[in-house]
Amino acid sequence: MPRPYHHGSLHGALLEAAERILRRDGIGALTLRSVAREAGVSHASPAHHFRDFAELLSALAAVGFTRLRDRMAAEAATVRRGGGARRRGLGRGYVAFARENPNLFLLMFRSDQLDRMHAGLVAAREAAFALLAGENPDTTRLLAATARWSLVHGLSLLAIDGRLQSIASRTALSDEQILDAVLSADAGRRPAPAPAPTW
Amino acid sequence: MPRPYHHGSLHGALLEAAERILRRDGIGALTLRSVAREAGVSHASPAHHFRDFAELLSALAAVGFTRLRDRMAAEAATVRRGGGARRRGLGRGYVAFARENPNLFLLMFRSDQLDRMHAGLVAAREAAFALLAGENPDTTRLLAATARWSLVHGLSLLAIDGRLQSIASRTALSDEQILDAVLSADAGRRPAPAPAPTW
DNA sequence: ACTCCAATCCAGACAGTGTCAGGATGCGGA
DNA sequence: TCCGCATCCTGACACTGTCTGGATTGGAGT
Repeated sequence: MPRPYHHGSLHGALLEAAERILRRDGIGALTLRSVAREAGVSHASPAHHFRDFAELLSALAAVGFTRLRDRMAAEAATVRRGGGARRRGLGRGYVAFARENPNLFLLMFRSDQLDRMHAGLVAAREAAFALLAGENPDTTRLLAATARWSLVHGLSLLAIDGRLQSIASRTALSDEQILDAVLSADAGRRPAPAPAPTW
Repeated sequence: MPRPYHHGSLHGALLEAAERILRRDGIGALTLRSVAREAGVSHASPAHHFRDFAELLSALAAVGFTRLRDRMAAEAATVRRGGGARRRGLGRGYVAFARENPNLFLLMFRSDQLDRMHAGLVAAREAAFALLAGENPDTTRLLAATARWSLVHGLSLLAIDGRLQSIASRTALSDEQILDAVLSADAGRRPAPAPAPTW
């Protein structure tokens, strides 16, 4: 029984195919035509569901950000006490997501090829950031969340590139221990007091 | 007077041409053929100086890392007192380099398309990192340097993507003030004590 | 129930990419 | 002087993303 001429839900199928390729063959193999092949349609069909290849990638990145948010929330939910422990859990979830989905993570932050104005992408990214900053954050909270995001993001990149392990090999610690040490040091400190406006 | 058949020093000329394109037209315009055109040679000539296009990009990234190191050193040299002020200077230099050379900075950290085993690249990168970690760093110093690198790297990405400004727009601070606040908070704190090995 | 129309999908073509093969050129050592 | 070989060029190949034009079909309106 052959596949019907009209796929029915090609939009989602293309995203799933793209993620499958990303996970199986890496970023280098992720092309518009390979996605179409993986989904079993002609190479021009995606144009009816995504204006650009950049739009397809941006939609995939948006999926990644919602998953990142979920992963952080799940990890934070494992701790009972709030405050520093919860923040450390969020950070651990961030890095865990990056290590579990390295290719997707890299795709999410590759500035070129992505449409940075893509509506779903910016929404999903802000939602993820909001998890670190809390609701209606004031300046101090926003600063602290920014520093935390920067820290875990940089750590994730180091971990993905294997540079964390190369650092660990020079010490008596495993990369996991380094992660915990850095995250604990960050979660335990107080954010910097906001400088007074200059006007 | 036409250009002689043999260029003489095409290796360096290609790197300069690539950086010119990167600065003028962005990462999307940086292709092997465009570099060859910019240098005024045929599209197959670069193959005699760079095995791959990835090798050319890696060599360019290596140049970027030495410049990054120089930029950090220059900024740190402007402060008289050592310790926290110097570390803050290094971080400021890091972010400054990223903002002054956004495309080159993004190229340096684009994991795909780059040959991560490229000898010159890893050497230049480690040299830059060594500036943050100091000479013969012990575990504690290495951890602190890792955290610092992560922080300033994440901050640089936020700054380049304009997300730092979008955060600043929600506060009463300029992005410069946010940068200084985060960097000061980081430079002032003590690194986490290294956990004891588990064996 | 019938008709159409618009959404969906396909086949083909186009310029541009990185890489490889084969021939031209000329510099430097013998 | 002469000749090897690094350097450079032209041409080709299999890809890529995007565009055009035609085939198919589900579903809304009559």
